[in-house]
Amino acid sequence: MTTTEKASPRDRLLDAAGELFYTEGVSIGVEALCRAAGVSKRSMYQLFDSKEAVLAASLERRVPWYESQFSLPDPQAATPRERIMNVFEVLEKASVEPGYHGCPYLAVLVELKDPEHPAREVAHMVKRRLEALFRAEAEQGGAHDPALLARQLVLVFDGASARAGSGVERLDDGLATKTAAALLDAAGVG
Amino acid sequence: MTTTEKASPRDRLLDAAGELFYTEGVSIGVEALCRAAGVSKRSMYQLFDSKEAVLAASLERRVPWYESQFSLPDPQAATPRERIMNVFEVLEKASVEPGYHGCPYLAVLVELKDPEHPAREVAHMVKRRLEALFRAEAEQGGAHDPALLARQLVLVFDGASARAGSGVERLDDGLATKTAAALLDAAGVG
DNA sequence: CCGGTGGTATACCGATCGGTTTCCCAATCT
DNA sequence: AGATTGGGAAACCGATCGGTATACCACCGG
Repeated sequence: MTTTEKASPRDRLLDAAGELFYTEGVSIGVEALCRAAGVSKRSMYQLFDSKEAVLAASLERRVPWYESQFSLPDPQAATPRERIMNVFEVLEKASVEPGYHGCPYLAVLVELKDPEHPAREVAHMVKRRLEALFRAEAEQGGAHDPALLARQLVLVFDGASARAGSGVERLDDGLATKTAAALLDAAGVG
Repeated sequence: MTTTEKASPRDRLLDAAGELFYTEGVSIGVEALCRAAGVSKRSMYQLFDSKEAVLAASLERRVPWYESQFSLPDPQAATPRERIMNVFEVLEKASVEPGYHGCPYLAVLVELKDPEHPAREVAHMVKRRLEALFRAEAEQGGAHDPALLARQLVLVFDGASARAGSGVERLDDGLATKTAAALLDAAGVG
């Protein structure tokens, strides 16, 4: 039974929220959100406390998929450097796809000025985890200063995603990978 | 006479717009904007066509100051590398000041999804000019690939400003300058 | 003294904001 | 069959959105 079942109101809501917040920005209204999800406002407000909570939940639900994007099919068969470079290769590939508007977690951090917004916490966590991933690989790769290298790589990642997402830069000539490679070289990661 | 005169409605409007859009985001209302500026809505709408135009004009007016920030007191006395590094040193110093929320031009590019928004054009131009500045110095400094180096430096600049501005990263240990220096080294700029 | 002119204040417009509430239908359980 | 429940449709709340229009005031050159 459960296999053929239609998506639950909760799932439809989170799907629509993920898409609308990403393409239209965080100022999308509750009315439009519910209309797109095919869910009544009544149902939305008994599933979530507020519009903020919907945004936070929609960001959180996509975290596993977002992070799985960056891992190689067979991580064991690759070097730390290759695993790091893969992140930037994936970013460059994603950035040229139609409808790409940059990393949604960075966008939320920039758009939401309110430091108490629950969605900020989710976005912040995703960024901390990406840095941790870089740091672990940097250590394993023998970087001179793994913590510094990790922060540098996130800098490049976010800069590339913000600029490509807002349409002022193109990554399809390998800008991000070349920059990451230069930093890996400088840090002594072979 | 003109020295002691009170600021014109236009200037008060642009000042308030610059501050409010920066601290509260682009979704600040016309009502609040006019209240902060001490200007009636009527005056605003006969000085500007729309709220969009006010935002664009306020961004545009700050361009000369914004760019002058990055130039050394005596540019002649410095090398191309020093002039480039100075940009990142200024960024790092600005980023630790209270009320810093990142580069306003990058924030506008991220927040405004509408590609037709007049403020986007202003922000885009500022970014193009920063890249051009980097490229000119890169050429003069003998970089192997000046155009590539310039794009890499803007990547780092925007990544640093976005992350520092949203409070997830601190630049006060020289993260941005160290990253820029590594890219300059790799490009052969002495 | 009088006619502009540039400005503020304010009411108003229809639409939308986030959020609550009421009503009612259809599926489900016993 | 009858009772319970989930959820959609829609009215409603006060507030605010971007934008317009009316009314009044203070200064200006004649």
